Amino acid sequence: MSDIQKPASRRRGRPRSFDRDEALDRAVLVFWDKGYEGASVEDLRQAMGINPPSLYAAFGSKRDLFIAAIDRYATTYGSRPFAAFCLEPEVRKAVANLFESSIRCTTEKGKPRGCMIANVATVEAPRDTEVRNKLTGIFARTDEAIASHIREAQENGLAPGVDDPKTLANMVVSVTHSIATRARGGASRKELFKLADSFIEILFPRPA
Amino acid sequence: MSDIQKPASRRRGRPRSFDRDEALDRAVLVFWDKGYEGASVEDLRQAMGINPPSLYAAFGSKRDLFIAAIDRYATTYGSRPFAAFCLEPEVRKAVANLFESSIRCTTEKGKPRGCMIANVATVEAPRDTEVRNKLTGIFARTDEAIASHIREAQENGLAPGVDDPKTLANMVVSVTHSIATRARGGASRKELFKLADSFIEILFPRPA
DNA sequence: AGGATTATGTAGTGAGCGATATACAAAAGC
DNA sequence: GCTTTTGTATATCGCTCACTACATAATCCT
Repeated sequence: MSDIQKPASRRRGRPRSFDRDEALDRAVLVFWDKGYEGASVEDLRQAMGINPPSLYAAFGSKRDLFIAAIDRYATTYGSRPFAAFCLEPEVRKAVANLFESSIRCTTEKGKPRGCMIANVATVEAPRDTEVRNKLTGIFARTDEAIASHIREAQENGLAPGVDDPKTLANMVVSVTHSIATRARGGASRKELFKLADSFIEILFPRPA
Repeated sequence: MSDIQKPASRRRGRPRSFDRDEALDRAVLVFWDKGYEGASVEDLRQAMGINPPSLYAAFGSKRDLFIAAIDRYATTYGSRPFAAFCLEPEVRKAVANLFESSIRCTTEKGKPRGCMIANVATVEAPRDTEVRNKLTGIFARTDEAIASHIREAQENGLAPGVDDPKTLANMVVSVTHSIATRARGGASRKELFKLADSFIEILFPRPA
């Protein structure tokens, strides 16, 4: 129930004056910056450039808008690091790309720091079943996507000491959680790259 | 300005009817559970068992109370994993203890899930300089404490060939960030132990 | 004892919250 | 052109927010 929309065909009546996804993108930035409770409907409405009735007609409620924003974030900003990962066939390079993209995404100038999912949505998870289920799903899917890509590339060399792609994927995703946490806390890109490099070296040691 | 207190000597006037640290402990649980913005002063005062004027006289404001709660959490729940770490001289076992304690602390029954610092305070960091500075300090001190313990152990020959203690400490703390994030998101203890074990094996491979 | 000082409980304060009622505007169907 | 349908704008709604004024109670100091 995160959207209120008519069937595919042309609707009668006055057409909507704003683009739904564009407004949602603005809402993402507000939630990402201020958190769920910290973002007021007035903040959201102003950023989205619409009035309360339009907001409620299009998204239902503040909470429903938040749920929609989580999905939107997942398919935009959140998917970037995993795209960077999947484009590179060699595992070590792919993971390096994933970390680099994570660092850039969580410390981008003009954008809120950290990750809207790992930092913001996670705080609300214990008190909202739908948020929690959404997070579980997102985490599981990214874990699985990474694991399967690793599985494909296995002949290129797995991490030594790691026999199971799923296990390696879990560790890789874990590093991104720390990147998000540290970035939100104020860590510099330099610190984060150093951390990421350390993990790369541990997970995929260069043949000495 | 996180406390409003008289000098050490006995104070005049009507004595306080509640224990400050005890009330602070109750406030910690509320912030930990609901987040900063999600916790109302009404929630807090009810959990603390006092009335608003007493709360404001003792802690100044909701924000000041939150700052005090961060410190309180750091010296109570937050210090447990690092105590477990420092009590064990052998590095691999010490890190295993740290992870285990982290997992227990972030998934304890009857307590909020996750870590009040890594999950909750971190969300507020970008918008509150004092919170951010406090986090930076806490992260730096725990990193350093772990690094120095590793350094000690290295001299006693209790650590395998790890290059730089500071780097290793950073990675170890990073794993706890992911534990907190996943715990808050709903991960089970079993999943978390599996993750922790994977990292132990990678960071301290058993002599094959 | 009596004044000074500090804490407490009652009962609020204005401001802002999330959400809506209502009236008007703009499109489609007939 | 008229009706129907839907979106927008204004002006709120009742409620909760963080916070406090005030009178009373309990202690210290002289």
